Amino acid sequence: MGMGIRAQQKEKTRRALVDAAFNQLSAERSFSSLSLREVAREANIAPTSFYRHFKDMNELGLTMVDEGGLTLRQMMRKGRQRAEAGGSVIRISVDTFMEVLDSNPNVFRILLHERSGTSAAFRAAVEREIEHFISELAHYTEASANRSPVLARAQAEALVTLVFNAGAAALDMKRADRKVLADNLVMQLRMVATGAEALQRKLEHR
Amino acid sequence: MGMGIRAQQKEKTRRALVDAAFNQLSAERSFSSLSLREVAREANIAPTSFYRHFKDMNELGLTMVDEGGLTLRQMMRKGRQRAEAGGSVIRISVDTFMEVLDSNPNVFRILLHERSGTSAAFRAAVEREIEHFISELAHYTEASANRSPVLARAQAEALVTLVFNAGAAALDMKRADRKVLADNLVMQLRMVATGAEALQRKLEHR
DNA sequence: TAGATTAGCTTACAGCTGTACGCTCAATGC
DNA sequence: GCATTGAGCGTACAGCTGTAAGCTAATCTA
Repeated sequence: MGMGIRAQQKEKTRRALVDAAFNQLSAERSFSSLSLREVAREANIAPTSFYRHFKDMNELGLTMVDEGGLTLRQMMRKGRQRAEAGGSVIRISVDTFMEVLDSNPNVFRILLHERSGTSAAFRAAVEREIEHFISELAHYTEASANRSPVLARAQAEALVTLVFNAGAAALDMKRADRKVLADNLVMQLRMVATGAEALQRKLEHR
Repeated sequence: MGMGIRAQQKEKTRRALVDAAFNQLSAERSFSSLSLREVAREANIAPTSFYRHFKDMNELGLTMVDEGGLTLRQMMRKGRQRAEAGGSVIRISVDTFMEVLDSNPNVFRILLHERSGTSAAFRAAVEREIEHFISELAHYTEASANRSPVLARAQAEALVTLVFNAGAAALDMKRADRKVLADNLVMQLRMVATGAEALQRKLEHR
């Protein structure tokens, strides 16, 4: 078994296309501003050969969103393992998040930008990825802090919203400014956690 | 006083351009995807006449962001007046916000999209508009709830983040779904407010 | 080994883009 | 009244775009 020479070469070229697209992303360049020809050029491929791998740019983009979401979840899972060894869950999660942001900025860019983007399919794909985070987090809070489902869900949404918003801001920052931002984010997350707990108590005591 | 005929005509055409651009915005169409020629066409103007009013599309876009921010602030100020007549500040603010969203969706679209957009000038302009909200809100909380400046600021940022995030989600929703979203948002905002208060007390009691 | 498959190439084309240039002619200032 | 100004227009062009068509040559299949 194992892929034949042909399939291997094809996979390699496909990767070159995906990587080329990721590499062209920057603060000044969004996915939707990339042209098929630009990506093909960067991947050292004739424009028309692009079609051997993707139906159009849209299909490439969705592939990238899926891949990006996967990367993100893998990294955060590692962070959670680190948190289990002790320490503030919030702090460690934020630190992990910032590290991911630092090492994979372009994975982030496509998620952040296409979330408010112009294609319904893209928005849905990004929302699906974010939903993973929210429901994982909600489930965790519901179990560990004995939160009501509705409250746990609202809390998780708020936390993820604040984290992603901070992530967007951090993308264009120098390391020093990021530290301030991270501290501020931790403070906001604690607000939400504390507030959710207070609301929970109020619900129970009547 | 009183513009001459010439200046009046010019202003009218300029408005036609701005309005044409706003009208072309939709869930499927972002400002950066508009071409100069498209806007000129929609405004019933020759493409080259565009330059009599704006240096380029960028300048048009910045004008739109400024105008949008102004509209937004005016509407929210009216909401605040309504809140002074009594009732939950949070609830009334959220309702006002949803009304604005309903009547000026495209003002919102450009702010939301260009916030994570590809042009630094745009991002800065949007951030400036959002900063208005944050600092107004922080000032208000600092005074009325006797919050420490740092805490008040973090709280205000969190509130605005949650509201804008909900706004983005609400844009593509039907009225019924928006209601659910609004209720959920109110809950999250209360979490933040309650949590901020708890943190404040902790600071004072030691 | 002979024939079928297919990744990648070259060439080609129509459609769109931004914008340079120069004209017209109504409003303006003197 | 006459010269100046300037908003809007038409024409033109080079550069980009997505993609259709058909070829080549390496790999796969039987």
